[in-house]
Amino acid sequence: MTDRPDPSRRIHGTIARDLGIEIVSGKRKPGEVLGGEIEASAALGISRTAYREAIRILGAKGLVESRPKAGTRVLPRRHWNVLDPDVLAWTFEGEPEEQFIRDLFELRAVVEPAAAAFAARRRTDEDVARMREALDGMARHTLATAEGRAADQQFHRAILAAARNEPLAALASTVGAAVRWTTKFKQRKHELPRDALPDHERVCEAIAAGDPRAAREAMTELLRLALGDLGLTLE
Amino acid sequence: MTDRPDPSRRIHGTIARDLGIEIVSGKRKPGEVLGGEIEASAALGISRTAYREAIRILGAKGLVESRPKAGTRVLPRRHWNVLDPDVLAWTFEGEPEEQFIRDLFELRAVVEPAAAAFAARRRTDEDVARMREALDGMARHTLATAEGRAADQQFHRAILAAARNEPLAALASTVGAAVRWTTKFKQRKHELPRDALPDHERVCEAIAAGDPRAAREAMTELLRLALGDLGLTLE
DNA sequence: CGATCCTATTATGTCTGAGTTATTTTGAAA
DNA sequence: TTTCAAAATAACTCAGACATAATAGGATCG
Repeated sequence: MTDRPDPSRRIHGTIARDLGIEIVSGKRKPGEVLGGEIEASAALGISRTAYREAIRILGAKGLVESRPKAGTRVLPRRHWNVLDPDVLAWTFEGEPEEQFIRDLFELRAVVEPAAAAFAARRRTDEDVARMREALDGMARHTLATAEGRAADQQFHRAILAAARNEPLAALASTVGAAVRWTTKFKQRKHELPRDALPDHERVCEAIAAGDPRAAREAMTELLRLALGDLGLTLE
Repeated sequence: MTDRPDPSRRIHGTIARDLGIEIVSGKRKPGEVLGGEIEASAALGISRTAYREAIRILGAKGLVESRPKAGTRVLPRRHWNVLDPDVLAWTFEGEPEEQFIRDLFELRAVVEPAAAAFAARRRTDEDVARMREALDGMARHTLATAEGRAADQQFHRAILAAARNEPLAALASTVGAAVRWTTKFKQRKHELPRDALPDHERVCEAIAAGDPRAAREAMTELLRLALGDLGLTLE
């Protein structure tokens, strides 16, 4: 088991994360200036070098902009790369706006069914085999166990791979991660979890059968039911 | 007219852009090491500081990863934020893979009709007014003129605003920009441009009427026709 | 002979302090 | 009041040193 050391553990990475969280959480509002490098770095007890590199990271994600004399300002939300994996993760470190979470679920409901439809057109036998393998894993364990949820993710990844669309897969993967972070805390523990396997099997069979329309609808229904398990609904 | 000075004109920004283009264009392949900071910065005739900040920017976009002793490596495509506006722009600085362009058009065909459907549910009178204003602009000038194309963009922006979904709008806006970059070079100049206004009006009316299904279908058709004008088709 | 641990190596990481450059602001002139 | 030039200021760049961490190599032990 190779433990992968996260390079973001360096000083510049941690500062970028801290400041990023302060920005996306609204603690530092758009237009606000992040006091000069010398003061800010001194206040954090770090060097200007490390502080500047942190600012570069935030700038690369559209959160801030620096210019001589004017200073470093938080940019308006319109410029933020809200779908950047880090920005999304930082957003969920705090308490995201209810509206934002709904937006993400909605986006997921747009993207994943489309991916399922593409997968139905392009899947190979290996794709279907991988999907069935994941379904086996979900059947052996359940969504109540970590292994079962891992199998669920594997199922979705297999679909995205079969869709043969890199940007679409990247997007769906990022949005999926964000959605999982929210659901992790909102699970209804008092109710016994509904058996999600039949929904997944319908998606799998539609893709295996090469029926895009059925795959799209089955995935839409799967997401709707999963959302219902959380006591939520769209519209 | 305030000319907005682009902060990316600093050294770290230009180096990040140059290296970024080399990476996304395939000139520097995943796994490859970007020679040590001292040599690399010396070769570029800049300081280590500026070079390191460029690397931080690339790292924030998932293109590279640095670790002590191991050096800075180009990450596999799977880690790239391909939908990051800068990464996308850098991709189109070179000659993007045909497949990648098709993927983007496909993604657009997924996202924009969905946005139109949401807009049909949520539009206010002001939203509709803005859309009609944009259509007027398209009618006065045509898509052959810069003003006409600006009006076209305004129309799409109005729809995204009416959809009331920030991440969806950000995504569609980014993808739309990328799609425009490609079409800018592929215009069929020898043929007289088809009048795109009726397609747009159908979308506008469906949204104004609050008919999500019709709005989705009208937008799908609009994109299909626009694609046809380029001599392209999906599937 | 193989596995484990230690050590030397090396590239990134961090720090300091100086000087440069680009904006903004100020104020003077028209 | 407008225009333009100069001063002020913050980010930007540079140079050189030291710290840290991951890797590679070798020594030790089973």
